[in-house]
Amino acid sequence: MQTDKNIELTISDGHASAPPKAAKKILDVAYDLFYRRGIRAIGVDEIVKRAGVTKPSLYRSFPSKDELAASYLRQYDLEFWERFDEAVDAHPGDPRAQIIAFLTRVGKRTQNPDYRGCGMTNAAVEYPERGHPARVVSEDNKQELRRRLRAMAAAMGAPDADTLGDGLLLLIEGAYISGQLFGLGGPAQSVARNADLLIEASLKE
Amino acid sequence: MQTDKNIELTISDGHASAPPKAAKKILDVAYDLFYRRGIRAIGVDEIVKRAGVTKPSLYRSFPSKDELAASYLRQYDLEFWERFDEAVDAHPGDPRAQIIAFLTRVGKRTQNPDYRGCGMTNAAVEYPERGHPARVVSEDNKQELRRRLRAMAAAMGAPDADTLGDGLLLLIEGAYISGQLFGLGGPAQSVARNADLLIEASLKE
DNA sequence: TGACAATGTTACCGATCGGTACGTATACAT
DNA sequence: ATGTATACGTACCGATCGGTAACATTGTCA
Repeated sequence: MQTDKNIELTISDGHASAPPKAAKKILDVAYDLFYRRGIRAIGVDEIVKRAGVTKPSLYRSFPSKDELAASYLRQYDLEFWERFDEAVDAHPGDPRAQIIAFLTRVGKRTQNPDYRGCGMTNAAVEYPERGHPARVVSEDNKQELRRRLRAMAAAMGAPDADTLGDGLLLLIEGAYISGQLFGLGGPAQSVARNADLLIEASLKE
Repeated sequence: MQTDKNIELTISDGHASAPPKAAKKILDVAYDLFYRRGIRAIGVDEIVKRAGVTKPSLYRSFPSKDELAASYLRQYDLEFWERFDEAVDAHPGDPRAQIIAFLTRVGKRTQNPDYRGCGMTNAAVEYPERGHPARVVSEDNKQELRRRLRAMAAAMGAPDADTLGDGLLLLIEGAYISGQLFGLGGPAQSVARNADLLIEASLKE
């Protein structure tokens, strides 16, 4: 229920007081393990072992494993929007090009042999219980993504912008899942192409 | 590694010898719990408790929890193709109508408040390790789905049938995930509409 | 009645789960 | 130097994990 201790590492790190060094290592390791192998599959013992710290150190920085998972997803959220906005900023005023740029990069990433999809999506699958700390972060991220996609669809001038925005979201989520289900050469590599076709059809409608 | 004991319940059940009654109850309960709450989230103790049997009974019918999970998915596979072929059979010779019929039903199911997506997809997310018994069943199912979607896209006369088939797969997977991520009114309800738009654009290409 | 197969009962295994009580080391300010 | 606060380590907790050994009970068919 506390949100005090672990926010330090987002604001500190750089200037004067540099105490929470263990917390950063823990979060880094947890990020990697949670993403690659799943949250439920990883125990706190393995995290502290790989981080070179001890268990009490983890529980001094994070109130529980569930909250550590939520912190991992908050970090994921930050980096996700960095990637997203990178594509957006590359094509100012051209939402269609922004989407395609983003999806082209997603399509490429899915062809990485150890691609593991979207950490947000995976966490929501792992934790179907409503209100779970990790799921809350995931749901918020997806709500915001939906909002932005619909806004971009509207900016494209689509007659039914909400449907197009949702269609793009479906393609994106499909790419995340297919990327980790099929190996190389999976359906996810065509996500940008399919999105372009869908946009084309939706604008002409 | 064995596939002997638990296949009985697919062939027996009805005539003379009706011994493996416990196995069926166990699989039924496991099916429900695994699907609704996830495989990793459910322990064997809870399964046997809800099934009204004891742990040794479970391990007489299934060599391990992982194999029980695989059996659950094999059952899921059967029922999945029943639903799929139902939509196919409803529109003989019209692959486009078949797809739309299937996706209309998927879109409706996703609006069920306790919809939990596709058991296959969820299992693959829960078990990223290649070769895991549950994941193997899931991957086989998805490979076959991809094959059939591409074949249907070809039958529609799409110039780039593989891309359209993959695009439909992305929309389907996206619907599975979005259906459990967003509650009512989520993007998954527009999956049939978006698929229709994508087909339209792909045929005209 | 006898034999066999399926299930149930009880008790247990080692390993791991998430989490904590408590003592120790280090740094810094007075 | 000494107090004080903070970070860390050792050792441990009860609960649950997946899985099993050994034996009693049941129902069915010959």
